[in-house]
Amino acid sequence: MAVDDEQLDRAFTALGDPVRRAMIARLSRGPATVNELAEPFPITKQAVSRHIQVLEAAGLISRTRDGQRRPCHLEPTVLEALTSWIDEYRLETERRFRRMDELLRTVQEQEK
Amino acid sequence: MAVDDEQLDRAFTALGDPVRRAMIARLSRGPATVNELAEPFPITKQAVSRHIQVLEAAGLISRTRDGQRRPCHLEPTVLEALTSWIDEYRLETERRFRRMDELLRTVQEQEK
DNA sequence: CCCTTGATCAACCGATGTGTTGAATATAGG
DNA sequence: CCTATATTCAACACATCGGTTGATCAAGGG
Repeated sequence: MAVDDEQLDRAFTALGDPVRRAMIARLSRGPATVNELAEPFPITKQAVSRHIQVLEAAGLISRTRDGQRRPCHLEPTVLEALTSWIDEYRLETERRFRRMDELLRTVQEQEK
Repeated sequence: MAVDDEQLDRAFTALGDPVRRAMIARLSRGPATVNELAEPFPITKQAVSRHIQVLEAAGLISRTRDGQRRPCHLEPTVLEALTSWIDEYRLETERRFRRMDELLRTVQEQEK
């Protein structure tokens, strides 16, 4: 579960592309081959193949073998690491906002 | 709260850089100016200024004015949209995994 | 054993990203 | 008013990204 800084780099940038995000969405419903993943997009299979390599290098998907096919499987672990990273700072910020509100209300109380 | 596809592009790629992630971490503890944000990094203020512009364009931070300073504030809204996006597909995948386990166990049961 | 299919590799191209330096702008403050 | 400080703009260099085409590799099926 140890996701280092470079892993976060790769995972976040991997998700910063609409084609790759659509692939993630597709794979959440089940495994798919390169050809299946390529179908919705007006780009070459080679380009799709490289998007897949990016997702794999980011640890977001894994691949198995089925004859001449190489099905892709979504790996939820790194996705969870991303939400953990985000939530740490989002929640800290929201806590800070609440403390500010609290303080503001206290000051207003004393001004009366 | 409507975060479109291009907004997701900008936000995810913005987080795909270690400098910008460190800035987010810093800003979760409170507002900071360009100079304060630049301090930990061995790069020029101009480079920092542009990282900040990237974060702002992604909707991850906002900026106010305090004299000649332009303090940055972390905006949790888009962060939350990112976790929502991720969790949708992560949870779907985990549900699917559980159904698979269930099915596998049923088959094994019948083989006895 | 060929030939088709699935997938990848290699080389190339244009666009974008990230850094630099140097100049410019704006506000603070004596 | 003049100068220092905070920030940004402009132009440039270099690397990476995302796409292409053409060749190659690997597995299956007649």
